[in-house]
Amino acid sequence: MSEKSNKSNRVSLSEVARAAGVSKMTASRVLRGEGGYSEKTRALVMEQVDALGYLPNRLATVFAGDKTSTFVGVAIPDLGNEVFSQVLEGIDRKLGAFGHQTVLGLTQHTLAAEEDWIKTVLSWQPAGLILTGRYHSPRATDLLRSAGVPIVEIWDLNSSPLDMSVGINHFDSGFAMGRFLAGRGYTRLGYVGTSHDTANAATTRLDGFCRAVEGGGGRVTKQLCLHDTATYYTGHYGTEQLLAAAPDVDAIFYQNDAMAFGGLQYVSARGMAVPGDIGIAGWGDLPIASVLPKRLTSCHVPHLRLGQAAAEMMLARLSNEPMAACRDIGFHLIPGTTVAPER
Amino acid sequence: MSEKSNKSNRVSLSEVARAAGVSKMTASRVLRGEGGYSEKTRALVMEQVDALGYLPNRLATVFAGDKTSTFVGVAIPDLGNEVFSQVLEGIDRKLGAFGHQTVLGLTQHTLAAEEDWIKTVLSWQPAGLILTGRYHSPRATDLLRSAGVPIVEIWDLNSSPLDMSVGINHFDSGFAMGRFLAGRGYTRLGYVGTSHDTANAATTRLDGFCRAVEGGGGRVTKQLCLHDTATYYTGHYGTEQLLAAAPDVDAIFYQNDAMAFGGLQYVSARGMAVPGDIGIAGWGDLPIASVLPKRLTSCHVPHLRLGQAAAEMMLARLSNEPMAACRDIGFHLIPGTTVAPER
DNA sequence: AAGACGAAAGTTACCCGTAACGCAAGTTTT
DNA sequence: AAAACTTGCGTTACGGGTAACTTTCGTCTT
Repeated sequence: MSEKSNKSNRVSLSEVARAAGVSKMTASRVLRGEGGYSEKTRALVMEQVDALGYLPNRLATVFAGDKTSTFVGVAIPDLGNEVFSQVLEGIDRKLGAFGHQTVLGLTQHTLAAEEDWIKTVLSWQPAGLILTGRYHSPRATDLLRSAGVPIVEIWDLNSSPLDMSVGINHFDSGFAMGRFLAGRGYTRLGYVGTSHDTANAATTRLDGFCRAVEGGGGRVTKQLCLHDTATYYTGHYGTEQLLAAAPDVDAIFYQNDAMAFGGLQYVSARGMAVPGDIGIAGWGDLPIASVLPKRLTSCHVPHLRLGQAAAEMMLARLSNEPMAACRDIGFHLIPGTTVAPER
Repeated sequence: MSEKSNKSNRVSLSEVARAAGVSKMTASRVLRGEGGYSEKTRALVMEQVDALGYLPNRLATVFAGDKTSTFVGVAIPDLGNEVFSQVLEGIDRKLGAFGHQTVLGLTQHTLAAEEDWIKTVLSWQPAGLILTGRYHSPRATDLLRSAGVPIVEIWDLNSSPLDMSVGINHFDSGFAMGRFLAGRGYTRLGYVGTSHDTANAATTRLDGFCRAVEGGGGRVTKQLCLHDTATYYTGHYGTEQLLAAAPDVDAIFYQNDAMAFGGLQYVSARGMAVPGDIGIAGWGDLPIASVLPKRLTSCHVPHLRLGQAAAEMMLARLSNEPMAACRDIGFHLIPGTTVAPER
């Protein structure tokens, strides 16, 4: 068989044009609906498009014009943490509605993985990039600067972003929680979270928390940063470790609600009353909090909206609409009932 | 400024070559390391690559050769359901480790959205596609058949797949749970899940469940399919609705563990004992189950491994390694303690 | 020293669309 | 009726790489 050596034997525009008895250019015009052809010609071309099952090759389109692709690279640390899967969902829904595609990158909280991913994704001529966090490797920063594509740094609000930024001030949110717990009379605080090689938002949050607690006369007795993902079981065994090392803590602040829930289960199983014997505070206000018997003390962050906002900023930039380079999406503290009531 | 009108003013291979004083072809050879150049030339070229910050344009490479890209399109219903975010994580990690990129598509459980997404992604010449579910629109099926790229249908095991398939038999898993609950003496069963316009795996599971229950002499008194996402709160209010409509059910089977947990919280809040007053069974064995005081009756499915397996099949096909077209990843029932003990 | 050979590098054509321009009919203007 | 447009379509060139082929040049053989 002397097939066309055409890759993956897909039908090209030339073949459609030949079959319809017109030039490639005319067929192109018809498909783009930009006018300059008769109704008769249009019908002829479209007939062949259907008959041959023609699918345009967008690679060629991007390549041809001075256009960029419709890809948007989105780098997220991991999907095990519900916080990020919600952000990703917000981003992809919004981008998808405007004809863009998400190219996913899971950076596993390492700058090296992020750098590799950036290099690869940039080679695909994306329309833009959305990155989690404000910290990038020096080489990555160079690449991003010279890439000439819109970039949104999300999650950790960056007042002097590479290009654009949307998120919250994590220091402030940690600080708010610290002051709140101090105000409720706690003085020997514990923290359970996860740690990674790189500085990240959770670390910043912890800094804010410590500052506030110390300012309020208390002390963060024990900080536990586990090398694991921030989920239920980590919170559970982290609490066990923390209480073993510092049995006198009177309240624990967790990296997120999933971990806090794991901790809640641990202390309950041990027969401790919440908030009677110990206070529990989470972060993020994740869906699970909506069905617990006690309202989990937490900090609400609109994850889905954060993702959408990031996508909106990207889209605005791509269509040259004016918009602010920085957007604080805000948070608010949820007092809840897993800490001591107001005095 | 008379800049090169080069899109996004990125450096091209020709510019590197010119700067190095060699031909484009030689520079190309150096970059691909395929030999046919001297060490001196290699050094010259690489020096310019660094100096100019050259990033290859992979679009052009794919376009040029008869190669396909390194993109793999991955369609997932939604990310709110932890089940799918785990599968996605498994896929992306494995693909990423082998130099491929995930192009995400959230289909929101509709075939129309899936079809649109397929059309778009195919136009980018992906290396392959991974789709959730065995049901696709007729037009989508045509497109997929003639696309000539590897396709893995995941989640719902399909013994006559378009190309390849990996997942579990949902009918069987529902059946196993039905028989299990019937065996524990339950006769008036309820089901709480979500529904969508299209047939899906959860529906198949429910079918299997009903069949087994009826075979065991019981009856599925009430099935509730909410138009919502399958998460905690849906399980919570779904249970309220179900118990209002059918107060005499003696056990409830949920679409997944998150919903089951929501239900568990609802019945507990209402003062009902589990399993004393009512039995609760989930599905999926999600991370949250690991920290609950009672072991949730559920069905374990290795979500992460399922994703990895899908990626492995894709990679094997792409490198022409032999492998089975169908892979049953298996499940196993977790008896747990939220249903009546064995008699 | 002529011929054979291999290594290193250059040339040409092509992938699939689109921009820019050209040109031949038909239509309107003056 | 000639000039000036308009409409509909074709031609050419191009983008950034790579396959396939060709050329150049130094080295080894005999």
